Amino acid sequence: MDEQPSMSENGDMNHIMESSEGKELVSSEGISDVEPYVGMEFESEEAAKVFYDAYATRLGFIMRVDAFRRSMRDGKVVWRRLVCNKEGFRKLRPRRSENRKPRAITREGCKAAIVVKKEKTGKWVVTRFVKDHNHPLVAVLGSGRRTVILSQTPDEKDVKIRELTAELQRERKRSAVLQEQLDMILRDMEHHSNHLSRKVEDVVQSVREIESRR
DNA sequence: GTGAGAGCTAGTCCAGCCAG
DNA sequence: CTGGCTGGACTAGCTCTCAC
Repeated sequence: MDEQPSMSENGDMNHIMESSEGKELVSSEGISDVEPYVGMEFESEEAAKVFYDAYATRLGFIMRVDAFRRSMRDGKVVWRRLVCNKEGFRKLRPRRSENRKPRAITREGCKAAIVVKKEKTGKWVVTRFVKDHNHPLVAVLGSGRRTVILSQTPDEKDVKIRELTAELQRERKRSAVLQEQLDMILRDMEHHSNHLSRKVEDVVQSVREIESRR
């Protein structure tokens, strides 16, 4: 908990900016390669949500927006807790109908969460980060509350994982072929560009010769 | 001492799921 | 398609801590 990631290790500093105080400031764009840490700054509450959501997706859990707190002065949100969807335990509620199937239990008492608060400067700063989950992390498919994985048996999960792995390999091959074609096009363009340059130079040279003869 | 924020929790509301 | 049901989002109240 509270450990600071080594930014140079993951090599992705593209989305980390310098704030006015010289601290790292995270934009709302793709920053999923960075791990949160206490003191991390965001442009907005939304940026923090986007960041943690991307981080959650990358690690294989689902983000749930938990409690928030408003300022007593202006009523604006100044504090927000973002948690793992398995955070805590579901509160017991009386079942209103016996012939309805209860929904899948999602809460497992996980502690993973991030707490961000709005500073006087207007920046949102991480004040608490609980990294550890008490459950295995799995790749999340789809979006929103329901996932494909949650409703599947272990066998179905294996089949799905194999299918997705095969699809990933197919897409990688396709990507490699497209990359090769793109490289060829770029080489052709460069070749053509050089050819045009030579032609232009020839024309210029010819014009100069004609002018010098006059 | 007082005001404001942090942290936790119980209660309420509402969007969306799903059985009929 | 509809209405009941549910999980998640949100609100509010409480205690504790800390700065002024």
